[in-house]
Amino acid sequence: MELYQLKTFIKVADEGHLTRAAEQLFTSQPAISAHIKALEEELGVVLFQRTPKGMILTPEGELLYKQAEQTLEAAENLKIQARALQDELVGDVRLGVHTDFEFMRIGGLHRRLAETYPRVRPHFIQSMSSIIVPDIRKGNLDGGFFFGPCNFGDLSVTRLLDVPMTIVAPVAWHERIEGADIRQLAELPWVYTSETCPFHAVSMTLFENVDVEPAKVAFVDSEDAVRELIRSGVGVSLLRRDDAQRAQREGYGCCWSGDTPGIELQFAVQKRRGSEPLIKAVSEVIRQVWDVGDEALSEKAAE
Amino acid sequence: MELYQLKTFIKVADEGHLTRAAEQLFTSQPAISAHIKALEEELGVVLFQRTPKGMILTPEGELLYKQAEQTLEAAENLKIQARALQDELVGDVRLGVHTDFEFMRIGGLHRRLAETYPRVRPHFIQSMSSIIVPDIRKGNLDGGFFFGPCNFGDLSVTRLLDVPMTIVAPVAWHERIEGADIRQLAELPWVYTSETCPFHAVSMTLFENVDVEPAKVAFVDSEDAVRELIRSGVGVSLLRRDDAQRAQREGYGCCWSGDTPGIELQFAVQKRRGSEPLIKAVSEVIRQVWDVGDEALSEKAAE
DNA sequence: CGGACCGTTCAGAAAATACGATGGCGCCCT
DNA sequence: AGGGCGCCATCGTATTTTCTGAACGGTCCG
Repeated sequence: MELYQLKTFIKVADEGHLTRAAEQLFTSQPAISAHIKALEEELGVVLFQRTPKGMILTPEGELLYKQAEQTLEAAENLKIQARALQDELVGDVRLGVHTDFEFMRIGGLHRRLAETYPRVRPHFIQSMSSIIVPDIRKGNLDGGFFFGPCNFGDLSVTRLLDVPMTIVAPVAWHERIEGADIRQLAELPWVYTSETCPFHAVSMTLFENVDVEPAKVAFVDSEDAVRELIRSGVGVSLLRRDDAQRAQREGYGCCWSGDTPGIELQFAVQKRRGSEPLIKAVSEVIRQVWDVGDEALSEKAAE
Repeated sequence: MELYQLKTFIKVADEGHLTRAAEQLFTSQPAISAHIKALEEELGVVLFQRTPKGMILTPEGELLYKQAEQTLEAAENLKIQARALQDELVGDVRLGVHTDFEFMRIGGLHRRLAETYPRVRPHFIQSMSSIIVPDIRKGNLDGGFFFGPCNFGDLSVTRLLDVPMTIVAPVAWHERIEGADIRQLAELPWVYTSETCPFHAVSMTLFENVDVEPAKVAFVDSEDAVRELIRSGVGVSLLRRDDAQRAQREGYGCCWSGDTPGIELQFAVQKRRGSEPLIKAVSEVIRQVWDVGDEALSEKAAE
């Protein structure tokens, strides 16, 4: 049983004549006669009563007509959907997100994606910069955000924002950091991040011209943890400036007023997948959300 | 797009390999490779991602998979219904009924038909003997009941019952028919049926040996009308014995006690359609309901 | 670096399908 | 009543489609 036979069945039933059906199907009368015959033999059911005036559906044919119609309709739906998919981007995209969703404008990104590409389903996976980058390279993620520089040649990286950082101390240490210089800060107990964390590199830069090695009283991996330890009065640390200001506003941290190096917010995808329509489209939407153009797309050489 | 391509599509998607799908479909691997290729080209959509390990559905393929499945399912339903129809009688049957449904056991007939052949839909069409017979011959009816003999060679007739008749007079004429002979009855005013009505023939038989021509004060066509005219005191007439007795019970008629010829209740179908399964089945059920065998099937010669 | 898998492509073979002609059957019109 | 017409079934041939087996290119793994 094949669809062309069902099409013939329906057409013959509608027209009541093999001859007329043949004309409308742009084929010969014996051809469609054969279609009907083959169908009847395969189904074991006489579909038409042959009369000198044409073909009349038998009661059995009448019942099967509906089923044949449904089958053709289902096939037609498939074609229609296929046609729709031709001009429509479809698929799941897994994006690594390394810090809070609000700062990362995930809401806006999601809304914009849904408007432009309704059949694209983004997955936002909370992770850490140090894990996101290798996950992108391994293909576990289709793309991802992270802090800090990146010089893997197989990644296509977009700089989205320069994120200012600020040194924050527990409120109790207010007078100890007021007007302090970098050397005095280094003598305070520090909450550090692990070496894989991009904040670590910023801290290193901070103290590169200071001969005092800061006292590292704790190592943590997330900004949440840093905030929490500052709040508990454990030590001084680096936070995003907006985070730092909020800490001060909410009364559990005080900001150091001196200059602090910033960090880059970046977005990366695999360079060799950059031509995939889905990857290209999502990257473009992200650039729109962060209001940066293609010029922000830096591609370093070397592995 | 053909069903065999969709079957291949589903199988390849399920197995993830052209090779394995080919084995299960009892064909060669290049063959199903061609199926997929043709499908993809016709739909304008890449269904699978080719990898060294096999075939993986693309997101587009994933969406179309469901549609393909539905199409195949619809086709499968068609086959299933066709198989069911092979052993099941289907169709509409138009039966002419010439008198009241209760007497004709239409309820029992319907119940029995529905039990034995649930997909057969009987139509019971109220009509008159004189119309039913030609309607059967013309094909307007598939079969029908009627009173009286029938000698059309193209009909296959079954005698179902010998229906006794009784002469009934208005109650007021009680003493005029008590003990009357046929000659005296003939002198009363008669309610007659038209010549086409089989009751007419019975009346003729009744008076064939009497020299008095009965006074025909009214001609009607239905038993209902006959009853009504008797009730109104218009004249004497013939009724089915059960009808007559009810008239007497209900006090609007009185029965003549003398012998009265009966009439045959018959059922007919076109002789040349007697081999149609539907006709054969319905005829058989009717014989069961009336508890007669094939021996009651009389087939006269001549037109 | 060679073998194991897997999918694609190709040319020839096989099968299915289409075509044109023919015939039978009922119907209509003369 | 008979010739013509419209309809479908059948048949042999022709065409198209589909299938097959072999060869090829790629990736992965030991």
